[in-house]
Amino acid sequence: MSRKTFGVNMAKEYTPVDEVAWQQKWVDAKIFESQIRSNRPKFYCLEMYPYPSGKMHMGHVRNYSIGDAVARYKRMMGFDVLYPIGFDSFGMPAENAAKDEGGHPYDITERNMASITKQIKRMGFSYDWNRQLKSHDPRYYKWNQYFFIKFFEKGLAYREHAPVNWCVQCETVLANEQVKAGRCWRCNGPVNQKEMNQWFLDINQYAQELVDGLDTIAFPENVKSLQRDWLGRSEGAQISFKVADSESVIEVFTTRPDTLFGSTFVTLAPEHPMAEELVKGTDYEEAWKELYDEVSVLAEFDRIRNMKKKKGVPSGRFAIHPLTGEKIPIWIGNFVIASYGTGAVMAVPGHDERDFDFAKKFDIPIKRVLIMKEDGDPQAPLETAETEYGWMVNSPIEGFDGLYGEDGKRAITEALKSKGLGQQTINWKIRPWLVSRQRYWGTPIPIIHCDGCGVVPVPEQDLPVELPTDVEFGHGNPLETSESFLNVDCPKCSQPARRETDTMDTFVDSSWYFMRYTDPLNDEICFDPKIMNHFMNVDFYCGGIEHAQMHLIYARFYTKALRDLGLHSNDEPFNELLCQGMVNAPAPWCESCQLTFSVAHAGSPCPHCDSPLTERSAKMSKSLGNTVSPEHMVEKYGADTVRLFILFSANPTAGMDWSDSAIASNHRVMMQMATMPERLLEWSGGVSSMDTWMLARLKQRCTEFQQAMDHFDLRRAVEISHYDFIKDINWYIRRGGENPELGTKILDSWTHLVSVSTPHMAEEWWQTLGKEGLVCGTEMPLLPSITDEEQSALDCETLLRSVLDSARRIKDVAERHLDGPAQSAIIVVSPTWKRSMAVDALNFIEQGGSPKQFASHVSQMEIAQGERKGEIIGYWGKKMLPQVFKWDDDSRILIRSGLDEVEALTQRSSFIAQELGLQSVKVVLGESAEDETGRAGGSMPLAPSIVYA
RNA sequence: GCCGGGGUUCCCGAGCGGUCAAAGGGGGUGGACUCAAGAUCCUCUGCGUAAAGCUUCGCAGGUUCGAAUCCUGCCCCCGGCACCA
Repeated sequence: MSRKTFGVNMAKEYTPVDEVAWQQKWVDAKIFESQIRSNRPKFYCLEMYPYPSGKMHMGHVRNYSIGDAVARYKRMMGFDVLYPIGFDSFGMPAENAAKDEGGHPYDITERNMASITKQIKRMGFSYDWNRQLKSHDPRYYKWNQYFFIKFFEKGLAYREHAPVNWCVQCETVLANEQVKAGRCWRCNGPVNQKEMNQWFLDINQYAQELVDGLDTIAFPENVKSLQRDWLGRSEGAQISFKVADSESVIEVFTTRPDTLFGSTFVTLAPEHPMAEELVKGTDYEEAWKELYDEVSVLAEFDRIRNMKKKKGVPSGRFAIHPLTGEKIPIWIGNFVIASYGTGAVMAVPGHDERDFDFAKKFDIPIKRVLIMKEDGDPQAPLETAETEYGWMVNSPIEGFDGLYGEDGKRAITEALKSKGLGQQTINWKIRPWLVSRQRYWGTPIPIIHCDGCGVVPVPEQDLPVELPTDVEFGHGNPLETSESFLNVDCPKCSQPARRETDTMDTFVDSSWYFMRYTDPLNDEICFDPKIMNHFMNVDFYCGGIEHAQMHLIYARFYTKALRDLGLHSNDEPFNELLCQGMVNAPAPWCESCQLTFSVAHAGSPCPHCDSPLTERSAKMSKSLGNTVSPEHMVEKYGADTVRLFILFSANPTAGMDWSDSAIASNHRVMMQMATMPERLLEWSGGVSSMDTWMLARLKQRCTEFQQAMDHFDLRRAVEISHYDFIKDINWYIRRGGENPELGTKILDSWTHLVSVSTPHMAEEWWQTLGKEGLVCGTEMPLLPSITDEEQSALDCETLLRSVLDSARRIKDVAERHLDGPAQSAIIVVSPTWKRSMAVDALNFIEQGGSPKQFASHVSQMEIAQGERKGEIIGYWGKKMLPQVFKWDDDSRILIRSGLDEVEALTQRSSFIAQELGLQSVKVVLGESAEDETGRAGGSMPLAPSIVYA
């Protein structure tokens, strides 16, 4: 009999060309347009909307392939899916292009959007394109301005003259989050400190809620950790040190009030306003000025690096210790950061490393006020700062010695509180969000500066404040060059006034776009709260880890802030976040230098050390030149193949290695898959006993698929739909199944599973099946659960396959012991006493019995009463005991079921003979009259011995 | 230094108390088919043996009848934060 498995002589090439036609049919049928239907659960699937560069890259393709599979799955399961797309279309690249090459950012952006849109559409993602939004559309940014005015009225938005981060190359200020290692996150250029009038959003008002909210949402641990770090909550005390002979008070923040008695000096940041005040006109002024000048010109990054070298100047003044009344010197030190806490610290050299270094250098007394062991010596000198929690000692005031850690902190804080010189407080690392940018291509800040009235918000009815077109791109803020924009009458007093020329950080745009998607065409209001509340929160949000702290904090903040404006009632925007892994590709790599090089070096020796280069996977990037163009891949293999490859080659969150051979092999799978409907529809056999098995398998696979998808385990889902299914069908055919009715049934369900990752091919299938409409617009009918009969069919085949497996494994070895090829085999099923021992043991242990105790049970067994006692007990301990725990649930059920292994295998013996290339296969019960092999000893329930002859 | 995430067989990666010598893929190997190549299908891919046994999931211990999986300590890698008071 010939094997009629699939894959031989493929009748049909899988052609990517048809994909575009199917995409058009989807559009015509409007099946991806979101609806709100009664009695349907909603599902909001979202990807981070892209910046419209001209080209789609693999990162986009991966991101959207993941999101699209989820959206399609949920749609197929009967959800009202909202799956929108748009463009984060404000931002500097377009403005820089305008500056460098001429043209207008608007035209450049629109052109890029058109081109990337085409490429995205070619992938066949199931977006509701009607909802497309773009940040640079006045209909959208009008609402940025609306919110800004509301925030301004509430005091959440404010203007302040403050030192800010200035990027020299981008000619604009940056938020703290946008400064990475002292450099601009976008251009990597140097960042300086500059004093300017700038707009801020007071995100700190929401800091606590932002921390607490993290416990309520399914974000990956690393993202939560990143956000907690960035928010930087730290509990401690604010303590007031009065300045001797002065009315001034220095406020310090500390997390260690328990060390207060060890404070032997106070240190101010050089920029601390009191520093100048204290030294003014004294001998110390010059030294302070020097330190100030040195420190303040440095970018924060360089400054922190220089902090290792402790520098300081005395102020010549003294502070009063709040509890002891002692006079302690006030110093000015380079290691204190003006912007953190209060910009001043109480220095405790005995129990803080920095203070210790400083005190050593300037010969300031070091006091021990904690001991690290309860019985430690309170007089022991301090060789280094002992910074751990300890027991308080040497307190000049009664009632503190002996207190440990938190108790000490509490006691000191209480004491301070009663004197009105301190209180418990929480300090945050996050600082108000600096939102103004001195650039053109962003949302104009809707503010008018009037000489008489001051800062006046643009009245609501005048919104949007649109970007003018009569601007020049050169140096500085282009908006400053538009007279028509600049000159405006004050809305309050009607006198000539001047418009604010700063625009908003583009992260403002991305902070609420997902809300706008729910009601994107509304011009009356930012979104109808009813619709918005229906679709929000986002159920599944997929994007890159690089947005873990900026976008994802700002968006959470905006959601809460807009909620408090009464615009909706959601606390958190995103229920579940998935950060997809990087797309990597091979790049030249030098093992000895540990360096990756551009593909230009492939085949050449290492430019540094001359040793030969090997290859290593590295993130696809322009600079390495190891990018792969999605466009070319789609052209060559079709969108379905690219999607299949991307989903199958790694879990969504794992890094993924691009491989030319792997995508080629996925394409082969697609070609094979393409032939499936014809092949199954060609079946012409009748009903067979294998039909029950196949049907059961179909049900099983559908269930597994759903479980995988529900956990966003897309790799596993694709594996089931595109790999495991073929194996199952091959097995069915191999076992003689060829029932056309069943073939149709399989295809009915299978097409749905296939449509999740390779939707175009699924439509081809659907058509071949002669079905109405489009599979992508059809819900998947759920199959009934597996019946007992079906379960037993599954079990018998499982037994068969496991017997075949072990028979194959042994065969070669056996034949070495025989004189030639094996002619026949005897399958020796385990004797009945083994099965009853197994059943008893399973029952015993499942009722909570310990395996050790079961041994006495074994010795009670009938078979163990005679001379075989030792053998039986030994068998239990050595063989059965470990095996009892190895059987999975299905096997346990099977063992208890009374399945007759002899019968099941006898029925299948001719198939076994055929598979093993034997003339005959006989099945006998071990230790029975038929068993002449004497080889039943090694047998186990479900694992018979096989004796070749 | 602190906070997160990791270290699995030739490679990539799943597993996270017994179904584990450990999924899946890649690579390698042998075979079927073919005039041939490609494609496809099947076998093998820790040592070992007529099924045993042994060794293996970063290292060293521990808990357990049983550990890749749980606990303790250590080493290393990645990401973030960082004289943050």
